[in-house]
Amino acid sequence: MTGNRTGDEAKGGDGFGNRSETRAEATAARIVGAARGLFLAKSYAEVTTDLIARAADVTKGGLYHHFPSKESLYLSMMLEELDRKRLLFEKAVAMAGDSRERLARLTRDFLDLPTDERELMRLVRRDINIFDGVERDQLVRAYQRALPEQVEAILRDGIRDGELSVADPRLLSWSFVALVEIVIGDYAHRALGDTGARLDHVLELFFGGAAARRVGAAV
Amino acid sequence: MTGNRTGDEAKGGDGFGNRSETRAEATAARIVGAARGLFLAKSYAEVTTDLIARAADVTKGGLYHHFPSKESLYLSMMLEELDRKRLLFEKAVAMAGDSRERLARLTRDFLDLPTDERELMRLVRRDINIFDGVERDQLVRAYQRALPEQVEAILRDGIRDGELSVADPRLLSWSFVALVEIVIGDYAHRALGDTGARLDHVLELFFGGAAARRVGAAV
DNA sequence: CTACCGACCGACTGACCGGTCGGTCACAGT
DNA sequence: ACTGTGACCGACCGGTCAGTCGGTCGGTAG
Repeated sequence: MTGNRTGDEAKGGDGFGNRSETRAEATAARIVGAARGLFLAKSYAEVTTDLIARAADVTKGGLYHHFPSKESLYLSMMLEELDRKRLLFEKAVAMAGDSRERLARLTRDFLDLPTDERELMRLVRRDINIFDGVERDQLVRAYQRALPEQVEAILRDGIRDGELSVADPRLLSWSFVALVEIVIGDYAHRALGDTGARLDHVLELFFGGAAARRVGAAV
Repeated sequence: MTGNRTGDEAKGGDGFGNRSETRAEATAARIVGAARGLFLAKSYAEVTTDLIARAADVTKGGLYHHFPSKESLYLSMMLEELDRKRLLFEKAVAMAGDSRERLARLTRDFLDLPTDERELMRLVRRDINIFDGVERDQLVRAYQRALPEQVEAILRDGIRDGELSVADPRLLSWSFVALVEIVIGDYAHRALGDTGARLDHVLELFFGGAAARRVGAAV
């Protein structure tokens, strides 16, 4: 009743021959968008295919016309999202400057992200357990390519150039990402303040540690 | 058929009057134990009450005789476990020594834990989203009392005594716990080696940071 | 105008799962 | 021996949900 989609954006103005699939693509994109919002708000199990379909103004039949399963819909949504993030963070890696400056740029890019995009990266960790085998690997690798491997590339340069002490760069990158995750969230916002302060906190802690600087005499 | 529990451990030898509930308690404990193992191996949704009952050699009716719901069973299991951990970590807090020594003791206690007990503490983070309201608060507070608040107490002393730079102790404690969690898991085991090496890595990173120590001239 | 095709519909199915409930049985007190 | 009690049984229920399938409709080619 409410959901008629006759005409509307179908076809439109550009009359290309090889670009005629716009209608189905638009629906698929609408479904992915609805799924994105719902998976952010509720757990995977709580988000039903009916719910997604209704939010996308399609029926369940329509949804299953575009996606073979709920899992593959989730995967499509997440892989797409993670690949966009990879592209974003690669800019910081490609930047000129020492490792601390590049890491600051990457972290700032991350902290400046809209809340929902940041939260989506946490969804991977939340939902990773519901996938098996190939699909799980896909998800893990897409996440690692998006964030930890970008951090790792910068840290590797830092170690090579003597800016960082010699250590396993992968472990360091995971550690750094973990520290950044601490600093998002309400409590850190109240305790530290705006993005700049949180960025400084993370960098200071990661590079300099938590020990008090010795001002006067040595031990 | 297979599950007859006639006689067996019922009553046993101790013929006390006020200590006669052993039978039901033993069954409840068996159920909690079975639930513990299953929740470790599978996600909350995947673990059915049937499965738990069968693993505990009871029927679903028996299970519901002891626990009013699946959630409350999970909660019983987890709160019990977390309280045991709090008791363990409180020993390190009560210990004499500077903050680094006490933190090392706490971390070593954590790393030396059997795998399943360590993983149970990660379950809290995994499953926290499936609870609401009071039960969620119970779970969160039990976890925080078990680990982060113990770390925070040590860090607070360290700041007071000038061993640590002035910062928000709660954020620092979360950061420390996050760093420790990096160091459990297969990759860290391969990259770093035994418990001692992993302990050193965490402490060194947390107290001293990742930056290379300046050996020669200052900046 | 007609035949066709793919997008989409929505009622339905089969399986599963948390929780219930009437019943059974071993045992303790008498 | 008799009876009450509570631990435990297991078939069953109500509800949910992923996935299916026969069908409709609008546009497009011929």
